[in-house]
Amino acid sequence: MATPYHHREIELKWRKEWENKPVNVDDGKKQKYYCLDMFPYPSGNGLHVGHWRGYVISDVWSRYKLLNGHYIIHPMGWDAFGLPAENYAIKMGVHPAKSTAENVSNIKKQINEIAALYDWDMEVNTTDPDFYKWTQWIFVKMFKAGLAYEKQMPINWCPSCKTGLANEEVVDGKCERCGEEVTKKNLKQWMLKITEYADRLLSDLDHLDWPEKVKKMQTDWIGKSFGAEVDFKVEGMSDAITVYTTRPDTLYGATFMVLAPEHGMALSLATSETKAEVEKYIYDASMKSNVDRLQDKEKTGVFTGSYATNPLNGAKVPIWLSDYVLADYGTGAIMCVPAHDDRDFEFAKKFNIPIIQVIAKDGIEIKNMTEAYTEATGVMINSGDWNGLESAVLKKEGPEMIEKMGFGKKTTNYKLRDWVFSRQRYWGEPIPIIHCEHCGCVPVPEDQLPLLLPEVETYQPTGTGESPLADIEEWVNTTCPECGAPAKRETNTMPQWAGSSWYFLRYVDSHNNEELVNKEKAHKLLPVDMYIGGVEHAVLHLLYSRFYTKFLFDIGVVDFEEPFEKLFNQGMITGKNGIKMSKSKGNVVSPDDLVRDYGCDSLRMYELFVGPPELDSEWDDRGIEGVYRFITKFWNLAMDNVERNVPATEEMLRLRHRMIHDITFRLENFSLNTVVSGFMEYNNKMIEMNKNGGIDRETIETAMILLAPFTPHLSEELWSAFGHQESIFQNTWPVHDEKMMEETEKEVAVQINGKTKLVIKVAADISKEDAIAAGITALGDKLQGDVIKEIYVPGRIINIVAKQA
RNA sequence: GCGGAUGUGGCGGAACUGGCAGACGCGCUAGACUUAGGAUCUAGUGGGAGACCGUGCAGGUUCAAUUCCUGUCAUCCGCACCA
Repeated sequence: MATPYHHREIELKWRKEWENKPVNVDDGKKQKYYCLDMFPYPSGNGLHVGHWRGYVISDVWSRYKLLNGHYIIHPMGWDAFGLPAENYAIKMGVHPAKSTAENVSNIKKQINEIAALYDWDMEVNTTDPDFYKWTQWIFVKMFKAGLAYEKQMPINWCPSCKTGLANEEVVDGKCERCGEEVTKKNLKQWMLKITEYADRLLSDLDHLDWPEKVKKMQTDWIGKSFGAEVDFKVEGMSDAITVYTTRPDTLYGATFMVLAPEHGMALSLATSETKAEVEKYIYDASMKSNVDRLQDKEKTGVFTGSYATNPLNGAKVPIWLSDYVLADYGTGAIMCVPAHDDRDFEFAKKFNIPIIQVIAKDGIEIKNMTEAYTEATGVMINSGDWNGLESAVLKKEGPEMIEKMGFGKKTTNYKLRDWVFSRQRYWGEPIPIIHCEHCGCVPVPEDQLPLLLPEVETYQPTGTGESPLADIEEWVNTTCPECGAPAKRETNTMPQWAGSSWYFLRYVDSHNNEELVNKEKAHKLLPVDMYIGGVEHAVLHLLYSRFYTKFLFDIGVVDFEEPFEKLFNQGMITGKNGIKMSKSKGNVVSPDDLVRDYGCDSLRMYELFVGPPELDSEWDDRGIEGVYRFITKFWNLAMDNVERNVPATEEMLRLRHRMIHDITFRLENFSLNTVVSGFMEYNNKMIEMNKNGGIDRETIETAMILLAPFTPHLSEELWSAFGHQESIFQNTWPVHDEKMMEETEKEVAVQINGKTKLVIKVAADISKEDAIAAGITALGDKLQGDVIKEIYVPGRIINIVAKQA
């Protein structure tokens, strides 16, 4: 009699229906809500259940917002340039453009199985010339603004990927992409002056609704510190060495100085006796890779033979070279206070340099320091007229004092470095610059963009530091747009991050040939309200995107400074024992079979049910049975009442309003796994109630609407079975009524000394005295000794505190 | 080394501002219906015979602690000579 649940039929039917009559339309009146997924790179491996999770989370959220009356911007696109796509193409022996197109079409098919609200009219692909025209345009604008510049410098080089890397792409001295140990290579590189935005990138984090973890990672990456630059005169030389310190309070304790081996003055400080040794040290340091340099626990160094003068007390301090000082941070030179810095202490011990304590730890001077005292807490000693001052105060006010005394200045430093933007690879946006002998670097005129990536026979990386594009003479040789003389094109390409740093802006106007994005559309539809993706981009993509957006704000393209108002990082879905899903591990679970056997709705729900969305979860296929049973049971329950018209009892009303309240509350808190368990609980209760002759239609319909973001096909089908012509998504999200949730009777635990002995039912509005009396009566003989305290927590606990006689 | 997160049955996980620990689901056990069932339904399922014991471990605060405090261990993640 009752229609059984056939997920396949239903899902196909509604997929078609929604295509003909979209449920998410901009009527010009609704408030927009932009919910964005981090767009995928179209790999040949296709999607696994882990990819689904993020897309399901964002779609559930989008549909929830849709039911709350918003017009949803929920686009999808392809991050198709870059190493993964190119490596895949090389491996398969096909042109990356071809393999990319194939992969996009496959993955698109798989993504459509999620039945998300994606608006494919907005689709973008970073390798599409109509798209990368604007990626290049941004670069030209940055060049004109002085933010893109060329520099010859030793950069991070991955010998396996055969390309230069940005600092952000080096993890533990290894390539973020392939795990190969990163070496150094001296190359002429395009750089982006992200450091110019360091302060804004830091301070604007405050206002963002992002996970604290990600904010902290960006804060640490930017690494702002306050301190002073201090000039130390070198004996017998006119030049001074400037050091950077965050601890000006310890200046009296500086007993030596150390310069990075790459420091400009390193060689000139050597005396005739030390010259050979100094030269050798500098050479050795230059040969060390990042990894070697990090792993050398033991400090090394060489004395230059020269001395400098401590500007504060005139003390003569020896000048050393050591690779524990970084050339590209601060001034590349430091003053060393071994008593109050671990590294300086270690160095001083090894090379027998005096250690002078200048901060009294716990008010005392230590005879033989066995370790540095690094805290700025305590009173100054051995510090001339600073004696007796608080170290913490001096640390803060020192920079200004030094500036007034005329041998230094107050400064700020950042760990953030400029962004190495050139890649020596084929599959990327050509950098639109022409090198002219007379005019220098000239950007390709904006009206000539896009500068197309030329066809090439071999797109394998050369490994020489030159891009494969350098081989194409007819492309490289061109004329200067300024003077018309013969000139050469830049042959490096942009990193993968170039397109992904701004793609989210393009979605809302993806077919615009005149502008990156129309101003009105940008104003109306941007920025992104909710951004969902993995935490692995915490400092890469997310920092770059913020930088790009700020730049585009500065040149008037957009009217906001931050691209992503709210960020959610979903946890990873792993295989058994928390092992990351990968082809080589053979533990990849494909969604395809699960969709076929259980349906899209079941898989959507199970993706959420596996665990809290922000944590990693182990995948277990068996669990999907549970949600499938739930869906079937709800279907049967609804179908059982499709012909009935049962009046709502108080119990039903209470259930309905509690259900609305609980589901909404959990959804708002992004506790999506408990939303699912909540549905199961209420469904079980409804099934019990239904045994007494049915449930009122409105309660069941309410459940359908609440379920709609999770199981859109099921809800839509049942909604229509209940006789509704319009889509279920035409509804607005149900609102609960607090009064309807209240019960007249409550179950209360009765405890003796905090231990539950039994449970009784009392009236919800019972007085404390009556509740306690009822509790004591119920306890009877169990209660012995003198009652010394009675506690009643309304509706929850009666606790009788008794003392044994 | 520094910073952060996590730790609860056989498993995934619940528990809002301290208030009946183990919701919900998987798995398992028994039974029912079946020719059969890996379908469905019903009952049970932290440990212990028991009073009781149980949320990584050891303390503390409280009438009451998974929740708060102190210490400690383990796992995972991020940063790592940034002066």
